[in-house]
Amino acid sequence: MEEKSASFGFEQHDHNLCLSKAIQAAEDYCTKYKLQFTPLRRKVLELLLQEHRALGAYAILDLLRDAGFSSQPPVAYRALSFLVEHGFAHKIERLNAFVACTLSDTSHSPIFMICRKCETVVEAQSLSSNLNISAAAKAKGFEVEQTNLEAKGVCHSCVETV
Amino acid sequence: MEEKSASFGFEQHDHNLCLSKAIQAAEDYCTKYKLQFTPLRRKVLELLLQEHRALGAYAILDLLRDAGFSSQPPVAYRALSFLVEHGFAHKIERLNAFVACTLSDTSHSPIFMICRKCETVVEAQSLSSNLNISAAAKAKGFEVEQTNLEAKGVCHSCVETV
DNA sequence: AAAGCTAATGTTATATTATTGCAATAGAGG
DNA sequence: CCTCTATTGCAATAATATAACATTAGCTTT
Repeated sequence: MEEKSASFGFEQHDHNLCLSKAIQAAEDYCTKYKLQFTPLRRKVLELLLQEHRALGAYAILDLLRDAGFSSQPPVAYRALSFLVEHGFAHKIERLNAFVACTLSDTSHSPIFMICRKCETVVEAQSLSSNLNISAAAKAKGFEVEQTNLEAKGVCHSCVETV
Repeated sequence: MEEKSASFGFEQHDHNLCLSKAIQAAEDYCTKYKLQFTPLRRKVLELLLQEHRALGAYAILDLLRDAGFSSQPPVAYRALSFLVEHGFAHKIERLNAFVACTLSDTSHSPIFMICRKCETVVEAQSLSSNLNISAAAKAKGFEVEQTNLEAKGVCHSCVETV
């Protein structure tokens, strides 16, 4: 049952466990806030959790078809927008694609590290950086509501393989 | 000739001057590095400079048509990619749109503040934030090559108008 | 100037990403 | 069980972006 092969956070981890925990957390959150964690929404989140890469809406659509769901674009986009809205997933703007959220606490300002070789996306919590941003913004009278930092680069594994 | 009405950096400024300076700087840069600052490329940069908002490729295309250029998508995309590649403009990923660069030094890691009401985009230089990011990334073995921070919020003027 | 080269632009077609509007259905709450 | 609302299914289309190839403009070499 145990499987410690997948790379995450550029480190080894038990991916099955990470998936089931995330699903459980989403389920609990939805119960608490009376949101409908429908089969479709669950399935889309599972698909995202199976990867630590960003999946495009149409890639998800293909996987949904295989799973017996309708494969019209709005099906994927609606599920994704639910997941993003409630913090279970994020959109990676520069890839026009989506990743499951890997940090439990909501309302964070994530940093995404996107490997341009293997397309792995790792999410990190922003540190003091946001304070600087807010300060710089405040100086110009701008009220920051949400920030999104996408860093392109090369991950651990891909650096080695040149 | 002088006109100090437009808002920039959420402050008043002489927009004509800011436009002509930026064009001159681009011209100088292209001369220096033997790049062709063609009429089309100049026109697209001018169009971007006339706004402090992000313009989509198809909006630019419409304006190009008015100016007598071809209005097929590749025309705009190619000019834009030239401008982005050489640091004269940036792509705002969350808007799928483009803004003229307003900071003279190249190879910076920009922060964009995007007003969700008036769609004004203001560019700021990143402060120490990037250092934090690089540190966090390094800890995970990730080599950051490029970062892009887009902050959504409400600008000075729009805060007042509720 | 002619021939040959390279970079830029023009043109056609098409790929990719995303939304609108409306019909059918399932789930929550009385 | 019935009603109401949220969700899903479906068809059409909008918006964003690129590929492939032809043409033109500007240089370079002869």
